Amino acid sequence: MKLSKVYEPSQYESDIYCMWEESGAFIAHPHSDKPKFSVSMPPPNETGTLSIGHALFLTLQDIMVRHARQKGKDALWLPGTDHAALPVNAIIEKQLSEEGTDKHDIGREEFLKRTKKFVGNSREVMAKQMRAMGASCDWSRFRYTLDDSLNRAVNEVFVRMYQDGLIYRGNRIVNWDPNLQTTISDDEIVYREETAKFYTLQYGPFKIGTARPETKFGDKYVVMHPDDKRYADYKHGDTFKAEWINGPITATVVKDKAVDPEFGTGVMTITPWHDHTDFEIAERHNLDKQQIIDFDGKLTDVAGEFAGMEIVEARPKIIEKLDKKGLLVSVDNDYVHNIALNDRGKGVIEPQIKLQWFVDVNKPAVDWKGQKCSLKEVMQSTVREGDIKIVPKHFEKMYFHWIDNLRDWCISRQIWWGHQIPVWYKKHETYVGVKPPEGKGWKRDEDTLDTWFSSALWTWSTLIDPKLAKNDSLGLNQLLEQSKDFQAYHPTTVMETGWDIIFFWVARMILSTTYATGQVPFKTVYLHGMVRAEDGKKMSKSRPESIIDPLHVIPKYGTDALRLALVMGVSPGNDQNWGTAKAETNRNFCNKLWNIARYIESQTDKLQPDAEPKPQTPADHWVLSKLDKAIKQIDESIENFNFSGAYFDLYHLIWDDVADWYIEAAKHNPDPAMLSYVLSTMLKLAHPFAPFVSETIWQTLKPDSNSMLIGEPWPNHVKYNAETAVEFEQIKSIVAEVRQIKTLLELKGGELRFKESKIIFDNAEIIKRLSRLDAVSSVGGGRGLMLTQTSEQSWLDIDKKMAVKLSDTLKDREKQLQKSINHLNDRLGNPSYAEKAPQSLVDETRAQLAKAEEEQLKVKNLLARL
RNA sequence: GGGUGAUUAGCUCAGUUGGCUAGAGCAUCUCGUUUACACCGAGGGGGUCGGGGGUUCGAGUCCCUCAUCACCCACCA
Repeated sequence: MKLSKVYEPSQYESDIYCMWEESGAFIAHPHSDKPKFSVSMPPPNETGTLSIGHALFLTLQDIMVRHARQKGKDALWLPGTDHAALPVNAIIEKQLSEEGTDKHDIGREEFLKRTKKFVGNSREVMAKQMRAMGASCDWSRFRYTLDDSLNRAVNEVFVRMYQDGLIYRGNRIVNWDPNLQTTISDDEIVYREETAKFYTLQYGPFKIGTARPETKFGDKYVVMHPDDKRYADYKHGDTFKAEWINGPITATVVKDKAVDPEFGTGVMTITPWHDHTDFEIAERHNLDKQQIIDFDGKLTDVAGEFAGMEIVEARPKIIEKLDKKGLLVSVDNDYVHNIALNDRGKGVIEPQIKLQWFVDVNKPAVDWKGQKCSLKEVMQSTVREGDIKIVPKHFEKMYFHWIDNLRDWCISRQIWWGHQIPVWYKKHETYVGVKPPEGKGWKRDEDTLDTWFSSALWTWSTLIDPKLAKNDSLGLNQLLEQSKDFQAYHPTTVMETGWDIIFFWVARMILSTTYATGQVPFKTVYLHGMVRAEDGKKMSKSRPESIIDPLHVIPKYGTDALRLALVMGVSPGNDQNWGTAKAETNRNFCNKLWNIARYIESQTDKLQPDAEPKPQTPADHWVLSKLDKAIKQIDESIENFNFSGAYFDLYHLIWDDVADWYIEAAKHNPDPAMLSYVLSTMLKLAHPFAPFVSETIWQTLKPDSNSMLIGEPWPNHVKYNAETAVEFEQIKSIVAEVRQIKTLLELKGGELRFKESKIIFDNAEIIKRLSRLDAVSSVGGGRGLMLTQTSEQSWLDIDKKMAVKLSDTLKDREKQLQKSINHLNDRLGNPSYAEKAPQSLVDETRAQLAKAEEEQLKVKNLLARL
């Protein structure tokens, strides 16, 4: 097969992927004695299609996994998807409402059926997209967060936590979304700044401020800071009568430090049912709590004549009434405050008191390294003690800060899509178990668990053998002990994910996994940044043009170009902007590699990757030295998660060293064996980054019919003669200087003369070719323009008249050299430099000085003769 | 209010424990269609590394401080 002139990715990509997949190259082998390398793919939500952000994580993980395989490891990359309870639920409910019905009409069973159909479609699309990205994950181990075996794990953990007293049910204030009719966790809240009216109301002898008069009906406590001198006359527990919205009330004075004396009048009334801070104050002082707003967002009977009204409708009317009663003191129209919204669906959050399930993060009930710790303490310990490394490191601070402020985790959700809570009730009895209780009359808890409760188990629940999970006689520990994948691949090697879900997911995996398995979920967390639109702004659905769909990029530029663009110039944790210019650059790079292969194909029709290279010329030794260095550097960079650094080295190795120098030099007298070696090494190095083009080339030139690049080992170090390699550096600098002079003088052809130079003599043809000279010839004595940047004696045959044109350039060069010489002299003249700097550096500086002085002398002589 | 990150060429960004005259890609200018590649080659221009201090023989890199931008956390009635 012949390589076509231009690389057209779409012609090859899907065939190549099929070939890999069918060959079993992606499949992990827990029984093999190779060292293990395992990565759990963060399961994308089954809500539609993959974004460019998914393309980024697929690329980075694929690079690590392919590299690990090449390094002789048994690599498991376990793919999967997430049921994404809240977003999916929201989508289905929206569909239902568009059809003029709702979930209660159709019932739980029908609702779940419908949902399953939706996510099923979505899963197929997403798996196709992952394949299109070249993701070399083990499809035979594909998992879904609602799989039976994962459900088993969820129930086991819930039950055990309940038995350990880590899970409890209680009336607590929760974030209630009246739109979606469910609670959400603190982390799912987003805030939006809004300008609203701020009312000051007369409340007995006090003036109180509020932006929410509709919550004030039941207010019968007035709170102030205990040290506030303005209110020293009022004692904690004092009562007074006051006229209020719906008639006279009796109010009680409460002193609490939660009140900020600087804000407003320093006095406030509280609504414990609908505010976190007020709830805490009420708990501290054992105060009454009363519901003012119901779960649909309407006012309750407490509101009297306003009962049943929506908040927006009631607010102005309440103010009107207060005003008539003379209780409205003032209105500030420019009050700026934040309102809480549900991140999913953007419904306004109304805090409510509800009976919910919580995970206690402070109770010391976890055995960790021989001590009883709280979940919080274990989470802190794993990172502090280095059991888990976070890359980049600065996210550790964010992580610790989050844990410090962590409250008990509300895990129950009032939606139907998800893992139903394994709790049953009968009158006053409660049963908690993996299996339903015996006997009649039990009713299961209607709620489901927070999606993150099941995602938190992902690194290991996916490794439980699904067959074993069906066996109810086994406990969780036995399931783990007998699951071969768990034994082989847990803890996983790396968790690669976005920093935006460090709290949602990463922290919770650490929490649940340490508790349930006694192991950390992963040894290293690598956090990548977000892919943003070209203008640096977030891609968002409100600006559809800002969203980049990987499936639109791939046909135009190729998957490899997309992958390389996502890796190029990106550092851990930093966001990147997506621009098509990057895709173009990297498409060109793929084409470069392709064309190198085309040239080499013209010299040899088969690669011999295992043949020891036999370098002859300085160019051979030099290119081997470059390859050797690149093998080491790229390897190290990938292992240190420096993906852009690895690609930088690869890019310049292939484009600069091999294409621009080695191949051009080799054309003089091509050595098929050397070219074959150089190409196969480059393909191996390129493979993790650009798997498709590298494999396509390999398949064309492969040594035998079964060979696949994906199964080739990472290249070994190569032997070369360093001194011979350096000779080529001399050749390069001669060529560079000749090219420079020729361009400046607009010279065509020309002759280079040399005296007593073995290097030039041996490589005359190469120098002639690369510098596009007419001749390179040996002479007895110098004539023409002397080259200054090489120690070889050589002259470009130019008459004096032409050389004069160079005088300005030479003068500049002379000045530059003088500056450099002064600089180096200063440095060496400083006694503490010689004393304190390492010897090798001092030697290097001396050598530089000598070189600069030699060149300066030559330049001066030249100038003198012009 | 608390915290983190960023600030390097016209643009987008690398720069690993401090150590050659600070780099890349794109853009720009000059020349060039020589059979691997115009998705190309050769050469050039362009930066007092956000400002100011400090530590050091030596600072883009470490410390302090200020400024601007981005983000995270908390959230005040």
